[in-house]
Amino acid sequence: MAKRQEAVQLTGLQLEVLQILWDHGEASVAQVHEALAARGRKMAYTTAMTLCRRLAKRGLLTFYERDRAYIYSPVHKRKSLLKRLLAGIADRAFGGSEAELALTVLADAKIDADELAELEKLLAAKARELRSRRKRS
Amino acid sequence: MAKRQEAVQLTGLQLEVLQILWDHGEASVAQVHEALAARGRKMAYTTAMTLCRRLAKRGLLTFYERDRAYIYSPVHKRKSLLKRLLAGIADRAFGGSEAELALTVLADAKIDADELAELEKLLAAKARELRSRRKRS
DNA sequence: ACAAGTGTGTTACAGTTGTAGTATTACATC
DNA sequence: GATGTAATACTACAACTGTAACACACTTGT
Repeated sequence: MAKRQEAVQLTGLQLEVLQILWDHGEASVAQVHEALAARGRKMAYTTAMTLCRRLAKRGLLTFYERDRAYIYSPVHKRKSLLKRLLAGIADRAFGGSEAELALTVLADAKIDADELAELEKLLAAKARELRSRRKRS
Repeated sequence: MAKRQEAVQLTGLQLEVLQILWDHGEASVAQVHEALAARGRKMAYTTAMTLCRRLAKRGLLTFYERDRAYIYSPVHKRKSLLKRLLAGIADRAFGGSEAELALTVLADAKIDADELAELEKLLAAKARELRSRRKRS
């Protein structure tokens, strides 16, 4: 079950562009450019354009034309793509264990109460799942 | 505290080479080459050599000579480098929240009982930390 | 001492990435 | 209709990555 989808490989900058588009739903190059600048990534407008175009070529973004400008949006859902990205790292550096990865990233991390609650909820669900799986076998 | 170290950026292949070296502690190019092959990464011996040399040039590996062969080893500890790598991803795609990253990677992940226990232990520690922090402020 | 084997140094090359200049096109406005 | 303006298309280029061939050096068996 859940055959591992093939891994994505993204550079930091590509990830940021995607993140911006997930945030906005869709965005013109101008908006992407501006959002990148807001994050401290200053670059020429044409650079932002190139980034979007290449990501589209890779199949990670789609676009349509509106008012003489291209509007880009992500092809994949945020969760699912990031999951694939992280699963790839888990495979390569954590013997395939996503839990090990999580342990590493959480160690020394500052976590607020909400996040903690979410994590606890998730673990509780995993625990239930484990118990029922054990019982059944 | 814990000033964010600057992010590392690694490709999948580079990560695999590092993983092999963390596993072995240190290894000759021949061993790296062999281990990569065992993982399904077939390539020429010289390719493995180039990979090691470049990682060394980037400061991620060191080496010394022994018996006419170079022995490489990682400069950084596994946990610490991977933490940096993941923190970089958290910054770019999870608004800096490592907990969000963990939630994403754990969703739909298969977790065994040991891992679950470890995670629970970690969360319990985080919870204690949170409570004492709250009390103090 | 020479040939085979093992390992390294050097060099190469195509693809991707980050970066951006220049040319062109379409629109609004005067 | 000329012109500024906004956006895209095209082109470029250096650095890095994945990949590897080729040549050279040292060890070892015969």
